[in-house]
Amino acid sequence: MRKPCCDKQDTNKGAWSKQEDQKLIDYIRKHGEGCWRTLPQAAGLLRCGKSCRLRWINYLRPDLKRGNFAEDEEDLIIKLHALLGNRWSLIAGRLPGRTDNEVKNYWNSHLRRKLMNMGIDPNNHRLNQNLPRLQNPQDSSSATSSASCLEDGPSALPDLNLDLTMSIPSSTSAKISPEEKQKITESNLSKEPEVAAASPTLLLFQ
DNA sequence: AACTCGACCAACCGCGATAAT
DNA sequence: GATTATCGCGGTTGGTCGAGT
Repeated sequence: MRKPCCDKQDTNKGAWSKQEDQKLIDYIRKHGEGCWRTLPQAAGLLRCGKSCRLRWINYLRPDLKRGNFAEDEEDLIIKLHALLGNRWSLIAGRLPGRTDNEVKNYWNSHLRRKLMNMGIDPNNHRLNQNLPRLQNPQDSSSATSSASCLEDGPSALPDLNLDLTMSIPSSTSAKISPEEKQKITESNLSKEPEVAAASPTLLLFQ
């Protein structure tokens, strides 16, 4: 059986103190990231490695962009979620200075609701027939046809020109298999303008 | 002023993937 | 090839805070 990642009885849990943060920052500045298993002891922290890694990645990293999401960031998250689903690390990898946790939280607290208010099912990005549509009330035909726009799988998605193959997220982001990479590449290559025009979220946020 | 409720977000947990042995 | 150790991801939880009553 897998051993626990750390000896739980000897580790702190919960919110990080300023001193703990400083210790972690100092240690990583000196020695760099990595080897999270041994880091806590080496840095003099009573935390498990996992906790240190999370704290650094989600909060302490100097390149993090804190604060509200810009409108273009929102749009990008929605588009990427339509393409990738809940692959938060991949999505975050396309948003400089944002973490997967931050993107995930923002999606769950803001964007899901926003889509639902627009009558779009946030799970599959299809127009929800039961909800009122707030967008393009005069264009009922595109709304109807859009309900099936994702049924053909990723290859039916419009060309988002997101260049996902050129910049696979860095060490802090998700791993992506060659098959997935291929899939994404194919979806970028398949140019289906008429299908693209029928995609609810992708249409609304163009 | 006290209470309730919902939103937000940091942190934890479980597990799959991968590397090392 | 099997086993073990570690990393990293995604789902979930729990604490805090502000608005409403």
